[in-house]
Amino acid sequence: MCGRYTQTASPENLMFRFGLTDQGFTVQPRYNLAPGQDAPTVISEGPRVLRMMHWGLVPSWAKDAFIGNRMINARSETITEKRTFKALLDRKRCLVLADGFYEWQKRERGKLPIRFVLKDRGPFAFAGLWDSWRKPDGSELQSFTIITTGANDLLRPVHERMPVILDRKYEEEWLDLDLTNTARLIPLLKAYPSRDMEAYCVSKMVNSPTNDRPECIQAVDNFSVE
DNA sequence: CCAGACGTTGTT
DNA sequence: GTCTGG
DNA sequence: CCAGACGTTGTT
DNA sequence: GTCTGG
Repeated sequence: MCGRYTQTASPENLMFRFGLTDQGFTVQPRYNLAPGQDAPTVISEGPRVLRMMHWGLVPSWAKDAFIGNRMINARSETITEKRTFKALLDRKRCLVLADGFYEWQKRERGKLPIRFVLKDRGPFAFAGLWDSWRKPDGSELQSFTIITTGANDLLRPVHERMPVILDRKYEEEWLDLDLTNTARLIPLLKAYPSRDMEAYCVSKMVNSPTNDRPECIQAVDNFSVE
């Protein structure tokens, strides 16, 4: 699954990497991004635009926002069967911008946090779905969920599931609202290849979501990831 | 037809 | 144990 | 995901 | 809103 991640790339870097056309947005580097917080996403409105959205999907029909606590992920295997997600697959797809994510491995001594990144250390996009919910005060809450799949070889010793990182060449297709045959999108939701990823142990400082500092992504000496 | 759910993960 | 908040 | 709270009444 | 269960 995916319950914590990082997005440390600069706005300039993100504009270049994701072909954004909007100017002047601000994105703070995030070393410990947790559910319930606002995070940068990209959607297509013809041109691609950056949108800050709330992590934890609150569907349009929700009576209150609490459901978002339990909707931080969506299983790719059942995404066309589950009411809530199926409805969003047509026109509510987004890229969730990131450059790493954390998983906790259970050891005898407790849980050990591990950061996963691409070997090139560059930004990437999780496959996401989003929706808009009307708050009691009339304003709109835009929120998203991150799609998950079975773990690849690198993840498997740590955790059975992992977030879907879109192959770069499929990002355009994922955002394309003119694409009407959404069945074509399902094959894109695969585990990213292990050979293009790396993992390293980090400090337990990352356990608390209140710690959002560069030290969170520093490698620590520990037993090797196995 | 209406009522009620709508989700994931991990753990038991 | 379970839920909320971050 | 993890951390931290989880409750009422009455009084100050 | 949309689907499932009764």
